[in-house]
Amino acid sequence: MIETTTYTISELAKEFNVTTRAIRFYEDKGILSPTREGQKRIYGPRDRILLKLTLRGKRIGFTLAESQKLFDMYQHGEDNKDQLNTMLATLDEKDALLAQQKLDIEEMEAELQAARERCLTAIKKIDNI
Amino acid sequence: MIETTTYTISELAKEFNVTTRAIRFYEDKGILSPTREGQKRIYGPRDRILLKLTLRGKRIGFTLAESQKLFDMYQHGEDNKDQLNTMLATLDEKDALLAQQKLDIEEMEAELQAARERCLTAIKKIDNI
DNA sequence: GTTTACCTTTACGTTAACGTCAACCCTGAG
DNA sequence: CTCAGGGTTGACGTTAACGTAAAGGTAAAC
Repeated sequence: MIETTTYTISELAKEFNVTTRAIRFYEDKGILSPTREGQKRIYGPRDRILLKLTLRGKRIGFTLAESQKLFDMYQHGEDNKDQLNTMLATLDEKDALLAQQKLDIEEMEAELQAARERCLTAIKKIDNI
Repeated sequence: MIETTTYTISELAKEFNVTTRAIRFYEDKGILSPTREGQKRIYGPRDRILLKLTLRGKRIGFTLAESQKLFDMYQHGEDNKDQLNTMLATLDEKDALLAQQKLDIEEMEAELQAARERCLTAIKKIDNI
């Protein structure tokens, strides 16, 4: 007998701090595919992970379509060599973007730090007058 | 006599690989403020830097409004302590986001790597058949 | 003088990712 | 029974960041 954890839509919404509307929207886009119990949506562990990955992707600038494409390739590509190669290319592309983003973040951090110091200096100056 | 480098809109567009439309749009949003020569826009070094920062910001998910706000505070806040403190708070907030993004990127990289390996294994399997 | 190559403004169109009703069903508590 | 607290399906609204004509000005090149 296989017991598997399930979640309601509002449980997932609370856990990941998104609205139920967003979750339904992701289903619409083909990212999630909950089963039904009556007409209520029931989410399994797989949906939970996909949601998590999707949100993580979003935070680093992936569009929903991009995430969905990745998931899709990951699932249905095991037997098609062209698909697999396309996926490899996509992965490399994403990797390159991430590398660029890391650079951008580091430079941005440096600038924020510089801005912070200018701020502090200016405040000190004001306090001393 | 002060000679200062200037750029036309298409020079900047080419250098940063954006459209002239985008550059004009940024002006509309108050990010850039080129001078005019006749009715043509002339951009100085300051505009060039602001554009660069804006695009970098974009790549890591800043909205134009956010970038603009930062630039604005950076320029006109030197004498207002409240402004400076607001800016410090904003900087901290942005820093926290960047930290989260770094984590996200690293986890995403790990997953891309795993996906890549699964891909390669699958391709090998196909080739061996 | 007329192409060519830029530049300009004005303004409507587009896409992504939901927000925000409205109108409805179900279910357990009181 | 009714009512609060879930859930559901439309379907229209919204914001950001430009894209995409349309319609025209200017200046050097041929």
